[in-house]
Amino acid sequence: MKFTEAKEKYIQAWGTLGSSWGINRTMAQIHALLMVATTPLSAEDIMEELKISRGNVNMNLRALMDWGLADKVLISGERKEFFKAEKDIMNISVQVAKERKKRELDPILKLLNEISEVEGETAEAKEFKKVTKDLLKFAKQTESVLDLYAQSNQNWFFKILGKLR
Amino acid sequence: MKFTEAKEKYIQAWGTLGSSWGINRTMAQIHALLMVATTPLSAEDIMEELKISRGNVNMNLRALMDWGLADKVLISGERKEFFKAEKDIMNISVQVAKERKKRELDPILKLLNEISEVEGETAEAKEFKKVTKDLLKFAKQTESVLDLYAQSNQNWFFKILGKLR
DNA sequence: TTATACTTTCAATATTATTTGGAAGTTCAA
DNA sequence: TTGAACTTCCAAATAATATTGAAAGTATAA
Repeated sequence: MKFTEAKEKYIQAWGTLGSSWGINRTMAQIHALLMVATTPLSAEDIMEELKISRGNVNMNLRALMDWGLADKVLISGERKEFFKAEKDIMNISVQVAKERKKRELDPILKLLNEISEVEGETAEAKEFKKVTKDLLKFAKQTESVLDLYAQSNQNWFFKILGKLR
Repeated sequence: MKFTEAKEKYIQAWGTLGSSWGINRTMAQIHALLMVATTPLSAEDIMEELKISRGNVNMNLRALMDWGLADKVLISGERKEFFKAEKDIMNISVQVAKERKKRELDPILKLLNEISEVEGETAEAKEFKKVTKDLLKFAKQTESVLDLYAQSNQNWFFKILGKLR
């Protein structure tokens, strides 16, 4: 396969994957682009390569920085800002896990804590309590796993799982 | 908190969570509803409870069955079809993991295999190969973990991780 | 301080995803 | 075979989300 074709496909694929992972398509594409770049890119570079507007690039770069997946780089002698991506896939996955925990798991835990103590002793209310308590337990376990994962800075996680097989 | 209020909040929350997990909002809400129901529900029941159209209920019930998260139940003497949800959260998470692996990870693995063998020896092409090979390695590790998880029918996974802490 | 080179914001617009509701299809008891 | 009681399909409508582009903002060199 030709390089340009491969690169194109890779960026498309990463965009699609991103959108099913809570990261919007363009954001994921910009990240993909920065991942394979040999040097930091400017907003201009990204606009050209992905054929998107300046505003869009700016918004998504900020989102990437927010998620801890990209950084500004200042190049001396250049007025422009440049950007580079975190390239270590383990770090990326830890960052994404952290963000998603904060955005999704934490609010759910809070809610489940509240509602699993619902009033009432009808069959319906009892079933409700049972289900929400199960969910709460699972959510807490998930939280522990994610905390563990976030703390590890090696590929510790996979190494151990590998040995268990 | 009152039961009806708690139930409402729970269904809303599950819907929101679902949509960031590749499950559309209504599909997740129907699942949430079935989870806390004491008996199987008909399409009609779901329409009323969630205030959505028949077509929508039908489509999403089929999707839930497709994902292995709900089942038809035939009640003797009743013409209508009834539905119940898988209620065991471990089984649910395994099912979701399986489906997402199939829909997302498998295509990515296929693509990465192809493109990490891209032609060319320029700095750019080399960086590209390096990045895509890293991604491929990570994707394969993820696949192993998911396979392991899917095979286990106990909460095996969490037990072991618990001990490692 | 001013002109310039850049970045950021945001209302308007375009795109994508979801939902509706009616029409067509299916099943079954009589 | 009919028709009642359902289920399924799908084109059109609606809602949610992402993108654009122009205007406003900011920093820098001279």
